[in-house]
Amino acid sequence: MPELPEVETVRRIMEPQLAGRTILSVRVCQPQIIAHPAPEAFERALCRQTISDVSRRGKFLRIQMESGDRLCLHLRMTGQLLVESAGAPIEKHTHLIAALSDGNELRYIDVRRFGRFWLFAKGEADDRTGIAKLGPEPTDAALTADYLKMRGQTGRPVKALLHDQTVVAGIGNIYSDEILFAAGICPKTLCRDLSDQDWARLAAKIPEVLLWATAQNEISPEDYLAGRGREYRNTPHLRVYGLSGQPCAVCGTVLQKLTVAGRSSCYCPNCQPDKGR
DNA sequence: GCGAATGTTCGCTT
DNA sequence: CAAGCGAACATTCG
Repeated sequence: MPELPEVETVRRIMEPQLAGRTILSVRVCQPQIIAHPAPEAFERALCRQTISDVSRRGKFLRIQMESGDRLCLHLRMTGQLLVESAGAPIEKHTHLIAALSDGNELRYIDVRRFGRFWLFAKGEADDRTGIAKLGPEPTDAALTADYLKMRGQTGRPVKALLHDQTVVAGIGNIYSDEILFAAGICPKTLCRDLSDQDWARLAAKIPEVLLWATAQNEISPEDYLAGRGREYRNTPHLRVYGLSGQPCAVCGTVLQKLTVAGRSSCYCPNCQPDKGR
């Protein structure tokens, strides 16, 4: 369930439950989720490692080891991370189990198996996750109107620009619709048709919408576990995503659905007029 | 049974 | 060569 706000929520839940713990053993039940190194080497290398902290970059999570090794993962569409008692029943689609020194287990569950794990040894260059190619974080001062305008010098729709992880890290299909609604820009508008004012609103709304969503998604470790690391996205605060056919919360116009850059989009034709020709 | 679902990558075309 | 589009990945749900 993961765009930046959701991945950040997972990070906040995981960090205090993982930091300081030592990994006793690792069992990979579904080899295809391990992208690097080979699953057997991956299992072996993680054993007896102590976790120092958990960080996020874009939609990636990074679990840093005291040794200098680092575990990177991406939840893709349906990945879920849970820490629970070693005795808890093992859910269907559990693909990785790591036993921790405090008696709990870190478990990875992923119905569609799109998620991936990478383990890098201390000093090993990461040229395979894509983290190195990520654009600035939405809250980074480098994310200015001028920067966005410069990256928008191609013929693509503005929604595709927001989806490009090398332009800005962490935005997906839900929050691109939400950001465009907040900025009053139709998703299919081509970048070349945006005014300087449009770029300025976009640059302002990107951090605003994502920070607000992250705050809305705040959840206790107990509720996170009760929702199986799945039902924590606070959907009632969404204003357009998944709401086509419903009235716009601002003006009452019926929200429309369309396909942009191969993804479904929802927008308000009145609040987000199409400026293209 | 069909279509769509929060993401990314690959291959083909323009 | 760069950009962009559709398909593919695998499963569930409405």
